Amino acid sequence: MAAASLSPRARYREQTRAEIKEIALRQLAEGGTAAVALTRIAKEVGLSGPALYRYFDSRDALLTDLIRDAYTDLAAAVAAAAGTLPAGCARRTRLHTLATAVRTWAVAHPHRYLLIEGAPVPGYTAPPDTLDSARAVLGPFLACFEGAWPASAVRPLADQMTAWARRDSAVAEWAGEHVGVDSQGTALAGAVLVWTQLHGAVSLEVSGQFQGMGHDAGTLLTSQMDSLADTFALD
Amino acid sequence: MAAASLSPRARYREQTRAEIKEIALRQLAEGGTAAVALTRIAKEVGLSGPALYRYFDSRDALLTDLIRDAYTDLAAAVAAAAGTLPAGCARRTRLHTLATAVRTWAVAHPHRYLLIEGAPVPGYTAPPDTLDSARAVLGPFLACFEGAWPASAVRPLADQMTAWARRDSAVAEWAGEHVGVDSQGTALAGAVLVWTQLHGAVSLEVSGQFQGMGHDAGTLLTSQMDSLADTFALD
DNA sequence: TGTACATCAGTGAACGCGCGTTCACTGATGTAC
DNA sequence: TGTACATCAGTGAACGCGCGTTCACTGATGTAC
Repeated sequence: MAAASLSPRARYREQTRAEIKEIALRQLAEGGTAAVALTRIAKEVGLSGPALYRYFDSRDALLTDLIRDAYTDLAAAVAAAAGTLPAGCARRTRLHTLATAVRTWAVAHPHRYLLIEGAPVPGYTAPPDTLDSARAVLGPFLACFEGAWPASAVRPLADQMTAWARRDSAVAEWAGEHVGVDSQGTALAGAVLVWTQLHGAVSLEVSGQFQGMGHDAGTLLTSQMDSLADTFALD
Repeated sequence: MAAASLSPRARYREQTRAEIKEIALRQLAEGGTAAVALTRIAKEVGLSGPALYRYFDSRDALLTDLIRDAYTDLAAAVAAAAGTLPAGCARRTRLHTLATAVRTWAVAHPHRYLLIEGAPVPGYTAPPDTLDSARAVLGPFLACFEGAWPASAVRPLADQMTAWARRDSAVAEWAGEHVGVDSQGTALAGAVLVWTQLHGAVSLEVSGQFQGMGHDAGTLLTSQMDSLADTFALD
C-alpha cells in the first residue's frame, strides 16, 4: 500500500469509502442484495444521504465495487493456497488444497460468495471484466491436470474443450499460462468440472441446504475431488 | 381434477388464484423475487390492490405457494421420467434419464428452479414441509444405487450416510422405500452426490454463467453422471 | 508567511415513486326456509 | 317459487414507509503566488 504517499484528504477519503463498503457488506449479509440501501448506509456512517454520492456514483457503482472486491479476494485466497504448495507437489494434493481454499473462503464470506457465484442480481448488469476475474480464480486449478489422463466418461467434454482452445486464442493463451499445449483440452475440462462440482457443494452448504443431513460438507467435497482425481488418473 | 364438483363461485376463485400465480411467475422471471409485487399483479389481473387479499393472505403466502408448486412440479417431472423406464433398466440409464429430467425442467423454468434451489429469499422463512418436497425430488434417484459398489474415494461419505440412516429413522424409512437395507448408505451418498453435481451444473447453466465457454451443458452433465456411474460401478 | 482562489466534503429540503397492508363500505352471489 | 339473510368479491381512500437521486448551498481544506 502506498497509503503514506496519499494526501491526508485522499487518505480520509479512502477510509470513508472502505467504511461504506464495510457497512454495505453487513447489509448484504443480513438481507441479501436487496437490503443494500444507500439511505441506511449513510445513517450508519453518520453522513446524510446525498453525501454518499461523493464516494460512489450510484448504488450500482457500489455493488460493482463489492463484486470486484469479492472476486479479487477469492482469487487471492486461491493464489495464496497455491503458493504454499511445494514445487513438485502431487496434483491430487494440489487439487484438494485449492478446492479447500475456495470452500474456506466461501464459508467465511457466504454472502460474498453468493454475490459473485449465485443468481445474477436482477436489473444489474455485471461489468465486462468479471470474466477475467473468474479466470483468475479458476486458473490455478488448471495446473492440477497437467499431463492428466481423462477417463472415457469425460472425454467428450475434453474434446469440446480442445476444440474451444483451438477456436478461441484468448482461452488458449490463458490456459497456456498454466499448462502445456497437449494438456489444454484436458485441463479445461478438469477445470470446468471442478468449478461445477465445487460450486454445487459450496453453494448448497453456504445457503444452508445441507442442514439436517447426515454428512459433513468437508467430507463431501473431499469425496468429490478424490473422485475427480481418479477420473483424471492424477498422482 | 374434481373441478366439476366445485361450485361456480369456487371454480372462478381457483381460476383467479391461478391467474395471480401466473403473473407472479412472470414477474419472478423478469426481475427475481424482489420484483414480485402485489400492487402490480393486481393491476395486471384488472383488480384493485386490496382485492388480492381475498386470494392470498399476504405476499409471503403467495411466494410460499409458488415454491410449493415448483417443488411438486419438479418432483412430478422426475417421477414421470422414472415412469417411462422399463422394469429391469440399467441403473446407469436410470441415472442419466432422471438427471436429464431435472435439467430439462430447470432449463424450461429457470426462475422457478432458482426459487427452490437458489439462495434463500432474504426475510422469508420457508415452510417446514419443503424438506419433504426435496425428498420427493431426490427419492427416485436412490434406486439408481441399489447394490452399487462405491469406489474408495466416496466410501467415507457412504459411511457417514449409513450412520445417519441408523440414527434417523425417518431417513431410513424414506430410503427404504427406494432401496434395500444393505444399499441405504451407498444410495444416500449417491443421491447427495447427484444432487450436488446436478445443482452445480444446472444452476450455473441456468444463471448464464456458462455463456462464452466452449462446452455444451448437456455434455457436461452426461460426463458427470457417467463418472458418477463409474464411481459406483453401476451397470 | 499571508492572501486569493479553487477544490472538495457535507448539508437539508425536496421530488416522485411503489410498496404492503388496513379499513369501512357496496353490490352481487349463494343458501335456508 | 319467493323471500330474508349470510357469505363473499371487490372497491376507493388512506396510512406510513423507505427508497435512489437531484439541487442549491455552506464551510472547511488545500493550492498558487
